[in-house]
Amino acid sequence: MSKPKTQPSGGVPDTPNPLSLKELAERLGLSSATVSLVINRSPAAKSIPPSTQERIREAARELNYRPNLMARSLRQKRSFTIGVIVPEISEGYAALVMSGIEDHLLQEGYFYFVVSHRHRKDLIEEYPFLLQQRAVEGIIAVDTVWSKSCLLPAVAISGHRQVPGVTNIVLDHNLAAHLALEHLQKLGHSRIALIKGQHFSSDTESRWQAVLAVARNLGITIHDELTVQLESDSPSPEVGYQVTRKLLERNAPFTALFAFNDISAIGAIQALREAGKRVPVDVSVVGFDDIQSAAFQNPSLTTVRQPLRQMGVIAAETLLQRISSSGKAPYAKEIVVKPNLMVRGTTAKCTNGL
Amino acid sequence: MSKPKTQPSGGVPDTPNPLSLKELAERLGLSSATVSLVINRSPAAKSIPPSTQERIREAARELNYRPNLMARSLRQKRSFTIGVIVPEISEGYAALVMSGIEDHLLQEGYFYFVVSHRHRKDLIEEYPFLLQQRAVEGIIAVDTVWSKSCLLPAVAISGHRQVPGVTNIVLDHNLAAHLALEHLQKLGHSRIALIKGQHFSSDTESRWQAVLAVARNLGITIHDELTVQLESDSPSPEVGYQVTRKLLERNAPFTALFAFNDISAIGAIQALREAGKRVPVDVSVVGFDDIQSAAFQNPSLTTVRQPLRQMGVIAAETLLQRISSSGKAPYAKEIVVKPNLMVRGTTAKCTNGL
DNA sequence: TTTGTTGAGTAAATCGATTTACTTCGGAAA
DNA sequence: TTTCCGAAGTAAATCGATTTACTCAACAAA
Repeated sequence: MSKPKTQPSGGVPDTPNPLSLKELAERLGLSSATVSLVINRSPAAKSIPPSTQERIREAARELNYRPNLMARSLRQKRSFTIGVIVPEISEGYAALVMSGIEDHLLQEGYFYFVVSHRHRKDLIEEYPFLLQQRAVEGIIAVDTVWSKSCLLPAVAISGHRQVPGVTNIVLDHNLAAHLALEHLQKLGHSRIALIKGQHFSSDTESRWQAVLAVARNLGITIHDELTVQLESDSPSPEVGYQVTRKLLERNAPFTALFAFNDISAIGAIQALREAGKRVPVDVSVVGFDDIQSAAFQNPSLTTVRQPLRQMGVIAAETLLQRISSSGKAPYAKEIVVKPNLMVRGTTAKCTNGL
Repeated sequence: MSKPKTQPSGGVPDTPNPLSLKELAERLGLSSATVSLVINRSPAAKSIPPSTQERIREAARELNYRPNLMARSLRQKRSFTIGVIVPEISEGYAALVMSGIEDHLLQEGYFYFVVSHRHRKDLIEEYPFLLQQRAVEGIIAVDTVWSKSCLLPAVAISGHRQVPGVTNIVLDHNLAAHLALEHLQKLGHSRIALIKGQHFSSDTESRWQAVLAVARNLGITIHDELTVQLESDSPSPEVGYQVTRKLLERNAPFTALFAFNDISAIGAIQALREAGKRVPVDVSVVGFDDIQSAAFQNPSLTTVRQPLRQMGVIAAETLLQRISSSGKAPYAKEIVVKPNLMVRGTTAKCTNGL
């Protein structure tokens, strides 16, 4: 990139006066204790007459008094901050969840730190500690395989291990698999290829088990030679593209493909096309997640929708509840959310019956 | 969604011992002052013999001592935290920038708060204050029109106003416009439709001016009837879809379209297709940004690439430099970054010469 | 008159680390 | 024998708010 264009002298205007409680109290001719009690509407302020209370509030407004949150946190041992751990920020899944988390947290006066581990084991281990050191009051882990139990209240989105202290928010994978496979079956597909998730994704195993169970139920045969697994940890469709090419090389016929997520479905479609297969005429494709761009693919992507934003909101709600009950109340170990099938343009009737 | 599945009693295991400096010092039979000096490798610790120093460090490791960062921050008036303001946490623009920001900040031991304002004026005003109250040491604003100068060092990505105290990181819009328009011109296009950005986007005005200037230079005529402007603040391609339909209704012929961003380009392509126009055979489309899904559209999207991740990194670097010089050193008012043209599948030779 | 009670507030401890200005001791220089 | 210096540390103030346990006066009840 290019160099700075201008370099005028001088820095930022000096901050004037972060007015302290003590100074405010002095201006008022009162003790800081009194002022603190009134400003915080503490029950102990009941003996302060309304006139004085109003005088204090008026002055605080007037002089634009803002309590120093570090001092307050130090004393109260509350930070009103939580930590969010995601694999990757720049990806549809995490972004949607985070926007739900943010919505609820900020409403409640909480802020949050975000850290992304990009699937590095050491970071997954380390970040909860760093966050704890930063005095967060709780942690939300998104799509992160996480085994250590930590001392703070925690919520895992798509966590599947049972870890003490962690509330899992999970999709009903049986329903998800049922929606997708039944949809394909009704369209006449029977040779269905499958893209499994990466081993590091926390949904991979339970989704796979659900697919196997549902397929059995519906009388669909899962063929090994029609199954591939994502491997690279890149967040791009490239990964789905690669495994689909591998799949095509096997020369085993299939008329439908159920991908682990939308990103890989998008890559898969590209690979199918390059191999001369039209979507959905020759091959129907079902994605998973319903990230924002799914509806705007061409053709638009049929996919199993996870209510990602809502899962974020639920995670934040649950965590704040657990924080305010300060670990004394019992808490839910698992909250199940339901998927929807979004039927769009990448699935169609099976024409070349196999 | 459904209710909690299980509700076993009991909360989180109690935290054992957030060991304080004082306790550590007592165990060692030393004063907390000594321990603090040694642990922080303060120059004042030079008179403490190496043997004692090692003893202290050993004990700290052993007992897993972690300084309370609130206490430290309170005393030192440093939080090692910065605030990031974005319009929206979505895949696309902000997410890419954030991943660059995060990369650099965490390397340097900083954490960050994210807030998104969804273009609400009141939030844009309020958040810098809230962040300041949270003791952030600096602010990065992404694609946010921001006029108030704030007391902290600040960096604006795609900020265009000259605000005291703010370093602007901006794209070379003239080059960007040149890359796109020249590319289309060389392909033989002369009737080029344009989608302007929303009025609230900080890039809109300077990009538009650049487009006008470059068009004049290249001898391309900008037709009013071929120009539309995005309006809704939704982050979905829907917005581009809508304005493109409006554009088509005017019945003014065009063979190319240059969109304000990839998201709107994707929506535009959908609208074009519905109107029976093939991309790129009948209409060439150029997007802007090169978000992750651009390369995986069908056909893949030709677009002007902003180095978004890198802009995030630069923003973080610049901000940390400014923080460590504590506003005394002069600072860059503007840093210009260069776009690239990613030629992909949505542009082609103009066939029906107009 | 003594004892309570309430109203209106305040002093001081506390949260946990940082940091400046000492102290104390042993040995060397004068 | 002073005097001075450096080594090895320490006491105490400080950051800014919160919170508990008072104080002090005025008035009421007994």
